[in-house]
Amino acid sequence: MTQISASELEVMDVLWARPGLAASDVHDALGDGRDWNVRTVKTFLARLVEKGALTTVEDGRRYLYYPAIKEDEYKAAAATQFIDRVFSGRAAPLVAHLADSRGLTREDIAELEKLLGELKK
Amino acid sequence: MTQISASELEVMDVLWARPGLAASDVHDALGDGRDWNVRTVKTFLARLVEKGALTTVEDGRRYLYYPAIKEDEYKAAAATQFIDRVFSGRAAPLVAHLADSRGLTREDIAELEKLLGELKK
DNA sequence: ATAATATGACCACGCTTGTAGTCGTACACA
DNA sequence: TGTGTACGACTACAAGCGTGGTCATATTAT
Repeated sequence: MTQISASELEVMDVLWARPGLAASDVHDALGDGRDWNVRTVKTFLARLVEKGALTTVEDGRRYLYYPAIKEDEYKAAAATQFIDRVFSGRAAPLVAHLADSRGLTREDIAELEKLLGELKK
Repeated sequence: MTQISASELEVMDVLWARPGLAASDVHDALGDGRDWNVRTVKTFLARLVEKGALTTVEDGRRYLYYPAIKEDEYKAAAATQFIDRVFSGRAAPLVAHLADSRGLTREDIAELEKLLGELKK
């Protein structure tokens, strides 16, 4: 599982939300703030295909791109990996840091409590 | 704030735990599993100094290395950045993923509950 | 005193990433 | 029917990263 870079991940996010877009559609969908050249986006798409994160389906003389890996699975793995790297595998300190530095919202806290309730059962 | 790579972070972890080591001490301290060549470790140290993450103090004909950034602050920032990149800034889904994929330990859960209790006050 | 060793300074090299450019061709409009 | 435009294929190129080599010199061990 080769690494997906931050930029590539933005592209994946677009395609997880709307699978089956063509390159120019992905470019458009990124739009706001992200003003990459279309060719830059195509480079990311090509690299993601190489990496096995996307597959293509021909549609006339262009390709439609589909995620080849599941968003949930990828993100869960990324989270685990991050926590291993930065927090020696312990999740609690991470949450503590978040609480400290960025302030979890009241909603976050409520959501986490619900989660913990379920986990305890 | 230039980026600190995963390998460099391992070096920082050693020096956060025991500031003021020389290059060869850092090499020794990494020991287990990490069998980088001493020169590799030195490259990381030099790059970390360049990046402003470490400072040096001369000690005879060698350097002692000290963290120039605080562990807590760095890790809090890294956590925030990670969550922004991968989870669109929402912390709760991250914890949900962890729960799912890796299973928080009973202790983690207890610790998180205590944390949430404090946050709610 | 001489040889092995440790240390910092500088260099190397291939891979990844960000950021596109060029080329050949197919389609679309005038 | 020619001309611009959209698309994929291939190419480029500098910075960052993982990994370590070379060189000059200083220290230590014999």
